Amino acid sequence: MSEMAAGSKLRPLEDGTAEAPREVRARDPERTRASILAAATVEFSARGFAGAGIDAIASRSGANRRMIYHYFGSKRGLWLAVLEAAYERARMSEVALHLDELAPVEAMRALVTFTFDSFIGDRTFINLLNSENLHQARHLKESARVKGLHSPLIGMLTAILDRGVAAGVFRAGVDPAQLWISIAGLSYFYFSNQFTLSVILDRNLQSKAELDERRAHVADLIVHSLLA
Amino acid sequence: MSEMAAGSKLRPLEDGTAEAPREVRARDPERTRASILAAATVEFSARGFAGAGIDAIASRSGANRRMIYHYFGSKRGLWLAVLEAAYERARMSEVALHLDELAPVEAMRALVTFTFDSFIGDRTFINLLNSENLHQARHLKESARVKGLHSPLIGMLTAILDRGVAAGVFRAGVDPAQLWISIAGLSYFYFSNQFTLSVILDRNLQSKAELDERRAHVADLIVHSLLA
Amino acid sequence: MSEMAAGSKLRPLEDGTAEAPREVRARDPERTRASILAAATVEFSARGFAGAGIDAIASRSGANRRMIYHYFGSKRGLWLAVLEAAYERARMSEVALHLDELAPVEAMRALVTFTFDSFIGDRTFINLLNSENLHQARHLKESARVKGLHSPLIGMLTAILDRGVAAGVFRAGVDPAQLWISIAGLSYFYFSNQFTLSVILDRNLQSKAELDERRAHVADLIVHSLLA
Amino acid sequence: MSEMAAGSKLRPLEDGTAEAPREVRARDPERTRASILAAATVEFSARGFAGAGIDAIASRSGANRRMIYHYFGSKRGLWLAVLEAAYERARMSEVALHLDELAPVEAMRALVTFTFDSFIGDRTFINLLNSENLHQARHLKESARVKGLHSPLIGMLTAILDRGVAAGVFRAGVDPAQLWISIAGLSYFYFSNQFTLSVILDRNLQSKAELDERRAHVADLIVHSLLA
DNA sequence: TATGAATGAGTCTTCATTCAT
DNA sequence: GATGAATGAAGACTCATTCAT
Repeated sequence: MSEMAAGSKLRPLEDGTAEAPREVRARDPERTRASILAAATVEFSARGFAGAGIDAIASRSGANRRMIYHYFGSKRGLWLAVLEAAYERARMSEVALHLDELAPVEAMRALVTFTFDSFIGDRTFINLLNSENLHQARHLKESARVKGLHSPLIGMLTAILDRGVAAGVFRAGVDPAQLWISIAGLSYFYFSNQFTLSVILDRNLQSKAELDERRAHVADLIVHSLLA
Repeated sequence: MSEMAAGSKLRPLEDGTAEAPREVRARDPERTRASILAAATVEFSARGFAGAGIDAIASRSGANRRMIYHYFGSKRGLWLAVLEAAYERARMSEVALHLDELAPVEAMRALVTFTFDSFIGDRTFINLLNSENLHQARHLKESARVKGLHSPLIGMLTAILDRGVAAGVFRAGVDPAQLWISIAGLSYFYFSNQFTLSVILDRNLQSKAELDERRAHVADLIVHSLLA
Repeated sequence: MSEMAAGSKLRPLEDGTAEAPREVRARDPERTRASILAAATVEFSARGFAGAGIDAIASRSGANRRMIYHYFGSKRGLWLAVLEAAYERARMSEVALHLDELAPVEAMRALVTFTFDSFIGDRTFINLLNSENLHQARHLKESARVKGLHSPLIGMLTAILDRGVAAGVFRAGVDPAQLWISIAGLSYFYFSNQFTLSVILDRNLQSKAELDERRAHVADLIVHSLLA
Repeated sequence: MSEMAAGSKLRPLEDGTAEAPREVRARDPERTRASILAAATVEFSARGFAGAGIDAIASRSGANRRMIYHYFGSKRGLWLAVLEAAYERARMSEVALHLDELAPVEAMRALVTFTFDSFIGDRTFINLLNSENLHQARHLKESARVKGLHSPLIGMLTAILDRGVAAGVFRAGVDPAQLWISIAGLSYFYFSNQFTLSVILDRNLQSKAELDERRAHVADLIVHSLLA
């Protein structure tokens, strides 16, 4: 009730001081767009597509509600833009990974560890993906930017597997795409479902000790599963 | 988990039992409650917590909108009831699994396969869990019925691992709880994210061929990772 | 207070000013806000806070229901705005009273009479105050606009009493604030409770004759009570 | 008025006697009715007619919601019963007042003081009256029990005035009914509006000191106004 | 580019009341 | 006498979106 301010004054009534009478909020399209996108990422991630509100996004971004429609056309358009940006961030961090100089087993371990650690501390991508899958990828399907943009990790996995098989340390016949899904899933599920799992298992899966244990378990599991 | 499809039909109406003619709107609390729960399971699963509407649930269930509040108190109360029921169905199907008579490797393969297959054809549990994790298990935390109700599969895994180690076919030192998370995650992620993955990988992950390939990959991966 | 009757008519269509033809639904925030406030004053006064409905207010004002939330944030925000406006109208009519040139006794009689007459014909202020007191002034307490805004009549009373005591016609030692409460209460109770009193006493307290009798009684009572 | 103590006990669960194991809630029509009435008095007084809810009253009284309709027919019927009971309690405490043996001035002072004190500590009657007046005494008008049941204080006032005039201490020509309204109003307004007045005057009108001051002021005012 | 005003359908929830037992 | 089940209308409030400036 404290913020009631019963219409005492809605409009700030920015009383026209002499110097900058008109430019209350600078006109910077690039920045406006980016701030909306950032705010939308937070809101969509935290509340899902249906749970997030245009108003909340607008006020979080500091921009006018109408600007969202100006730049993104609709709530769904904004959602798609958020999703695409999230994919691009993820892919961008993946391509920065260099494993060529490591031996196959160490390279594999590094890749698994990198994947695991990428989920720590930020549920944004997980939440967006889960929401989009709830909607059966309806939006993503229509994205020219993302369609078929599979992870660079698959290429890396192919190389590592080849080198491992050639060196006689890895068994042959493992499909890199399946393996990628497995590596991702081993970490993804742990983080995606960490809250319900923590209740069910009566453990705090976010603690440092649990994270360390899980990371080691996942890396061990993958490596052992590949040994010749 | 697979046989969830409860409430897919509005008012079963199949009651033509001999005894009672049944008036148009029977006074049958048990049935009313169940039909609401079934309808809510469908709606919540299909649209998430925020996306599902009380009105849609009411009209799908054939019950009055007010009855939802009569029986479940609130949307959140209804959500929790749906979630608890889903857990109970899942656990119930798991305890029906008997692996004692299989050799360790076959038992492990059967358990993995069972888990994988439990997700086929029904996304209900996955969607509910993802939604609940979006809300950080806020509701589940307060459920006396589910708290600490971990999967019976963990106990089975412990037994299988022990037998395998004793028989010299499995390596020692694998934590059953971690292994359970891994087995679940290997399948869960595939199904949970199948729509976005299908777009990204440009494959139809729901096809029979893909399912067969994935099932085999997951079982192989787990078994290989455990071999001594 | 007496001229409150604002908003008794839906949409004051009297604007036939020459300049603008005025579209069907003009975009005129000032006017929209004012029409909502007027409609709310009528509804709140007639039915109390709980009894009044947002829908009724909206349709009486001719504005969209959503506009109420746009301008006033909530039902309580609207209530507070209505209350504040009522206080301001009351205070404004009081300050227009000039008693300096009258002898103490006549001035006192005029002040009492003015107070009494201010309640005739419009229960708005009484009903709002009673409702707000039912809620223990919960809203008013947080009004910066009204807090401590006591009646200008108290100042006038102080002056009249002083003059009267100096002239030897009034006894000393009468507290102006207490006296103000008394003068207000003598009239307020009569009007506030006129319906139940009319039933109990089996008289029509709204009739001209009764009003005249009461006005005289109150003025006499106050004046006699102050005589030296 | 002060000893109303309506609804002081919620749900009298004291029955744990051995004999009647089945009759969880004993069938005691008298008691059920009384507990509903008490609960309704509290709720109606605290929230007004529109603000009070049948459910809240039912659960406060410990009785079934349906019982309210059984005993009182409707919400309005219940309201009227509450109102009538309040009037009867008030009148009953008034008739207990004996002033015949006091000198006119002391008797008058006692009557005023009694009236003032009757409002301390319990707003029930005030709130009910204000609500009923908001509805223009719509219910009371149809009460055979209350119609024309004016206060016994009026008769007492007549006697005191007569004795005072005869003794030469009171002026003649004061109408007892008007005087009664004045005496009531002087106290009623102070208590009825104590919350808004406290805000406006920036004083705590409920404090002991303020009450004492007001009581004295009111008694003085009445007595002075009557002196010959 | 940017913004507040405006909207109608929608949200969850509670209302007073009646029915069947 | 007493109770839980059931109801349709209404409650306050929010939704994504478009209009006018």
